[in-house]
Amino acid sequence: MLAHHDAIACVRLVPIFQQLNHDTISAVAELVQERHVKKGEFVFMAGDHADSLIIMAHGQVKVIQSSASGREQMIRLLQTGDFDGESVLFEDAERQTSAEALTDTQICLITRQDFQKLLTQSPAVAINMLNALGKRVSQLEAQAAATLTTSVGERLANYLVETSSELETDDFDLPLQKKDLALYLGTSPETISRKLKQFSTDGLISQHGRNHIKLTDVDGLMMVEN
Amino acid sequence: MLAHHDAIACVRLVPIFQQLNHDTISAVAELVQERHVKKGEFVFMAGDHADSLIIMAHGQVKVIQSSASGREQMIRLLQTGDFDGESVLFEDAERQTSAEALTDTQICLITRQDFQKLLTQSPAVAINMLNALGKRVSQLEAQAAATLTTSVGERLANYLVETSSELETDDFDLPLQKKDLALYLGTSPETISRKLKQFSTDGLISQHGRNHIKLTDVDGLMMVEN
DNA sequence: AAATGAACTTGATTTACGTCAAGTTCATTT
DNA sequence: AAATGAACTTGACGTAAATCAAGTTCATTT
Repeated sequence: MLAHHDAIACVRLVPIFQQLNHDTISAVAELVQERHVKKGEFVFMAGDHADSLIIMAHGQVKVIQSSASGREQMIRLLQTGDFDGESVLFEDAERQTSAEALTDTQICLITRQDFQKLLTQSPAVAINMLNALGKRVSQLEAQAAATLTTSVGERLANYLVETSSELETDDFDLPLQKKDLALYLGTSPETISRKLKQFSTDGLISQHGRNHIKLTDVDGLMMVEN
Repeated sequence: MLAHHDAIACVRLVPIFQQLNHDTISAVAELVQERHVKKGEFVFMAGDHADSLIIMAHGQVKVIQSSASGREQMIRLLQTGDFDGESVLFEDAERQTSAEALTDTQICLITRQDFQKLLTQSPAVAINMLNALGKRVSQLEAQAAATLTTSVGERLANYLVETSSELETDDFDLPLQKKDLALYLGTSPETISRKLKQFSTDGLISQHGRNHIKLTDVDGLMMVEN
């Protein structure tokens, strides 16, 4: 168990708990469980009973879905402030996805029961959550439209730019395999390899090795059209 | 202006106002504006000031986005119970999209101010809204994954099956142009034409003319793989 | 330090689907 | 009812990117 002030510090990191008064933050801190997950460990696995909302306090987590045919698909990369398990709010079900920590990670856990209680007690939290979900919907809609209308090169460039902008540190070092990146962007590892090589040739990125991409010209990447 | 009991009837149709007590429903009905929109008319247009959440009480509405290059893209087909404008919750902006009624349509309107007030007063509404948004997120995530991994034929078949299941009436008669369908599914009208012809040959649909597709073998459509 | 295998690169080949083009059908207007 | 034009169909062709295949690099294990 945590010291209370540690829990408060964790809660403060989370966007949906921002701009609350002190009493509410204390109340939230009472309900939140903090957990550390080391690089390579799983935050949760498919089949687990899904009874908690998970909020990223720090780190990077890869959410993957294993299809019936045994193939893995990366669904999402969780960064600080993101949350996962909104379906927990309305469904008592098993997790469909697994989540693996790519870096040492700190998360906040809150159970469905506690979260629902919190929502009824604190309208401010509900509104923050609605805002967050609304933004996620907008983002997904934009992404869906982009997926349908743009080339692999554009999508990759966009992804790199977006992900780097969400990152806390300056030196962009994406701990993802090309395989994951490929499946996330709806392409193949071979194509990722070729496109990154091309970006490298064009001077947009300085290097890309195993789990490592270093950006040099973000503005240039933003203009990639093929 | 509406008679109060008409407003209540309208409110009852809307999923996010379900399972509320009578007092709350009355309160909601006070805030809601009802509007009828005839086939072919616009519910809203890009550039309008976006200050209301729109909830579909009855009918079908096509949401389109006109890109800078002048091309139109269908973003979404709104059916009964769907709502649009969740971004209204957190942004005071102009509408980016236009919405055209494909059938005679009945909608509920509620302003941002009123809705935010409602949220703070009635946690039940907030939770319903969170559920609805959570479901929409899940749906969009599933759609994004499908878009990336499936062929046009599969996507089209899936879309027909899903849309028909959401429809109230039995006889499926989709009032969409092939152009819209094409842009929504990320393909071209020509390809839609060819795929529908193939479905027709395979006995999965009985006919498809201008704004008209009639399904015969939904189970068969669900199995389409190419 | 050698060995093993996963991750990655690079090239050759194939294919689904977009684009262009030339009709045809159908609804609306006059 | 004739005329106009948008929606649609069908065929021919081109291309981005998937797939297949054969190496090469690198990290982990022994």
